[in-house]
Amino acid sequence: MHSISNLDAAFSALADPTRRGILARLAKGEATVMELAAPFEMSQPAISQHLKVLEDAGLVVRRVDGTKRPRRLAKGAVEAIDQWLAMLRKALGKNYDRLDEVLAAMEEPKKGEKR
Amino acid sequence: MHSISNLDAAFSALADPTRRGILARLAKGEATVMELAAPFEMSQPAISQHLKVLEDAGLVVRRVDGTKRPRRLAKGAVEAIDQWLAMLRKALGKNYDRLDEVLAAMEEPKKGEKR
DNA sequence: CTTTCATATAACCTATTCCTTATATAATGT
DNA sequence: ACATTATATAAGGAATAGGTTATATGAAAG
Repeated sequence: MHSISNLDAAFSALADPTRRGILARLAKGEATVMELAAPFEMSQPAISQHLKVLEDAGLVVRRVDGTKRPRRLAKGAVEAIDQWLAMLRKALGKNYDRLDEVLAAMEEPKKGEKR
Repeated sequence: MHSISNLDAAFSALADPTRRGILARLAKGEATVMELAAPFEMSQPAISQHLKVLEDAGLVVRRVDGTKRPRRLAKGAVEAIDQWLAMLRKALGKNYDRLDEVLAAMEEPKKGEKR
């Protein structure tokens, strides 16, 4: 009913744990629909529908490879979300220097995954 | 793997433009329900319900002041959101670094699939 | 061509969301 | 005590979300 900004679509897409799981998988690299569906106890159409939500939100893009349609992450929507959250972060204070530490802690080296 | 956390509630709370408007107002400082309701063409109960969603998501806290219940921002949920988004941001950076490799791999003949 | 594989779309069902109006509660003012 | 102010809760309804199974599409393999 309201479609004011793509923030609606982006946040709403991220609100579902299956879709966050899909994004987490895509964070490790491109994947086909079947590959994305595998970890979930849910039908293939359900995953296709989740992917449509993620694409409409601008979080994921599609590529054509024969009969496959591999997906990968898109950055547009994440940037919009970051911008909006920056406003909240600013209001909440400067304790967000700690975010750098969080990011550093996530830097688990994956052996040969460089570049 | 991944757990169902308050991320569901937090992202879902942020998906609504009225609730983001409320948060934007609270970013400027504490406010009562009536003050928060004023900018919206919507009943007071509707705002109270939106505030409940924001509180359940841990984005907002309540204080008692006589008959008033002023709200202010809470930082817990924003931190959780930031941590999750950091994972995506990191992956996006990585994927862009590897974009040339991905593009090159697309041209390659079939050679046995991953997984 | 026919079959198979990968994915998308249709039709449908149920639960949840987001609003409404009406009413309840609780503190304050007179 | 009574009315007013500030907010919360209840009940209900239309729209949307998120799953299902069945079927359609389109490329690849036989």
